[in-house]
Amino acid sequence: MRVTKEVAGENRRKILETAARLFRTRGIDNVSVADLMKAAGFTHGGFYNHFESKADLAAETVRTAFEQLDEITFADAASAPGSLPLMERLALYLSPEHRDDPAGGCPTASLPVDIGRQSVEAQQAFADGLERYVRWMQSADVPSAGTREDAIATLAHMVGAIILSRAVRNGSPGLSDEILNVVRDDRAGRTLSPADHRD
Amino acid sequence: MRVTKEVAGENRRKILETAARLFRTRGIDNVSVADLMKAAGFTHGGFYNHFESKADLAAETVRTAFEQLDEITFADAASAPGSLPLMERLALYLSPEHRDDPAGGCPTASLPVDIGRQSVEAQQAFADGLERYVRWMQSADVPSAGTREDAIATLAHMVGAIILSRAVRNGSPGLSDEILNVVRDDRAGRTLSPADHRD
DNA sequence: TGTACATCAGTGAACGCGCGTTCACTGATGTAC
DNA sequence: TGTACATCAGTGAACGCGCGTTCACTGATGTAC
Repeated sequence: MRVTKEVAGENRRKILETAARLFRTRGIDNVSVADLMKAAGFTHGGFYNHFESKADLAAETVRTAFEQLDEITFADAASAPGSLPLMERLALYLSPEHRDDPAGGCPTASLPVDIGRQSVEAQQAFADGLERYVRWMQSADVPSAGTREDAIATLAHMVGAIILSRAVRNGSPGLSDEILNVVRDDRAGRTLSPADHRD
Repeated sequence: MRVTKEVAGENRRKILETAARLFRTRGIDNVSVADLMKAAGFTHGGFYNHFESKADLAAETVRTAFEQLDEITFADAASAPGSLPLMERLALYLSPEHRDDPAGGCPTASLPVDIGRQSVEAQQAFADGLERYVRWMQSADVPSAGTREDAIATLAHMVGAIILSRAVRNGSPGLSDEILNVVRDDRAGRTLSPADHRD
């Protein structure tokens, strides 16, 4: 049964947002088209009315995941720039809550390994999202905007910590927590005294 | 045709080492049993003479990958402790060569995301390997052994940098190189003045 | 505004394919005498 | 040491299954008059 253009657009959006969540949790290759469509509330056949292929979906989903990041994470800073000090952002990013909720968390930490096995288009979408994230981190640094180098170093540190803490969460819960705590403290000390490393 | 026990053992080892390389490059779920056995020089049916299942293989392969790390990376330090200063190890780890050779590189950087989707056994093997790696890094720090905190923070930083630089290698080669260089300099500055972050 | 028809989002069965795994078979190895 | 037989590593065809994708179909929507 045909559906209004407006509803069709909403459905497409719903598929993308569902994919963004499922892909971050289970990995792109471990979510089938049928899984995805069922989770979004449809039957699998209709998928190809919205997307050319699963590879095409993957590229669009990367964009969607970074847009959600814009809305969620960046919104605060946009409405009240600099309102969230680096220390607090570090604590939020490197929290057990973020570690245990990849579906709602940072795509930079959940998609990077999968993305290398996807199309060049998807890889470029990821690179674009990462570049935007770096620029946002740089401008959001308080009290004044930090350097691009600090932003990149901080992001790599947070991503490494989250990925490792997720990897050992079941195998060694203590080490998992330890990684988060150690990196939070290390990074906070590092970034609050940025002049020190130009010896 | 039956084969001597010795040869059978060598063949099993060959399968594991081939798996360790392929899994790091293409991901565990993207290497089929048939792929693996062909790459190791056998037909696929014989796989089950050596392993109970692919999941069983995955757990053993994680151990093998960390053993290879022992032999390759740790060997230098074992024969001549402290011979490789942190700065040089950072430069090696965060080099384009390491980024472009996951098959021969650090399993900590290539397997963590995959491992979360494997059996608890595989996850524990990964956690064990990571813990051993942390201890080795701590003891290998020059001039004197560093703290456990520094070892964990440094490892998370290196892993995050390699993973992100691999993820954007095709999408944005410049950013890929930039990440490696920035983190190398940031970490070198950070770890060479460890007293600074206890404000 | 009302009617007739084309469009197309969504449905669900079906496709070919590659996956992990099983199995009957082969023949050299290992073992009992 | 030599012979007879059981063992089992390796082979390759076959299995059931889930995957991405296709397709005929439905019926409400969009459009032409």
